[in-house]
Amino acid sequence: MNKDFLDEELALLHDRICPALNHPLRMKILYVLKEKAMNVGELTMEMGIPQSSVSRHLSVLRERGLVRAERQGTTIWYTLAELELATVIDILRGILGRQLEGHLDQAQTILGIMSEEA
Amino acid sequence: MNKDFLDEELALLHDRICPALNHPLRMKILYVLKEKAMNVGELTMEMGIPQSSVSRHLSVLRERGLVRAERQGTTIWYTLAELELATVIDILRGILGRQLEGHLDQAQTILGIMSEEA
DNA sequence: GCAGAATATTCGGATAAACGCATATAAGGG
DNA sequence: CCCTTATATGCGTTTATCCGAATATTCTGC
Repeated sequence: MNKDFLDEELALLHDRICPALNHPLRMKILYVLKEKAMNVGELTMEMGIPQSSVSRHLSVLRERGLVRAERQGTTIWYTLAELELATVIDILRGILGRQLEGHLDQAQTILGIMSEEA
Repeated sequence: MNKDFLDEELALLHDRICPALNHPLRMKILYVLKEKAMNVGELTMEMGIPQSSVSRHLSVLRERGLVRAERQGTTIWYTLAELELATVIDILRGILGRQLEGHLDQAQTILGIMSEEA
């Protein structure tokens, strides 16, 4: 594989895909949309942050084609356009989980978080 | 699943795992280490950036347990500690690839981005 | 214990995100 | 038309991240 191609693909990845994973609230939006379509009001409830923030995070995802927006009258329904993003988050959670099991010193701090999964 | 637990897990994910994916050079390091262990000098060659930058990116990954550092005399060999990170990058590349094929309207915008390099 | 090689860290400055508030746009119903 | 509901955006500020150059640390062989 050509070295410059890889560099460019990674740059593109960094611009267009990675921002989705690069903020806890955006990850949460993706994760929540995995279950069902939601409108901005519902998401705002779910997330517990100002509506303008939700809207801005949605725009980050929407501009990159990672969620889909469909207008129905005055409300707009959002769906997860790239289902694999949820898979990615699951993999990352798995890595985190294994790390927390492994290093017992750190695990102790964080045990509360893990126990909900069992 | 408790809502606060998810929030906290995502915060942890954002602090401890996501930074690995949040920089093209770090993604490249992970991707290159997937193939074989390398020392800092080799990585510096491979990446074409100053050694101090490579070292700082490595520290980001090392502090989070995502790469493993093993000293052998004066040189330090790095290996990929979480193989699934390479899987994640592959998935993200897949998403990107499909986006570039699929949406022709957006593709047009992006083609410019791609061609300026060609 | 000194010289040299390999790697890590400190530092100041530049760039980019994120935030919240206020406001703008868009659609529907009277 | 005007009012209300739903969603998006402009703006100024704060906060975080990156960078390269220089310097510090760690190890080896002599």
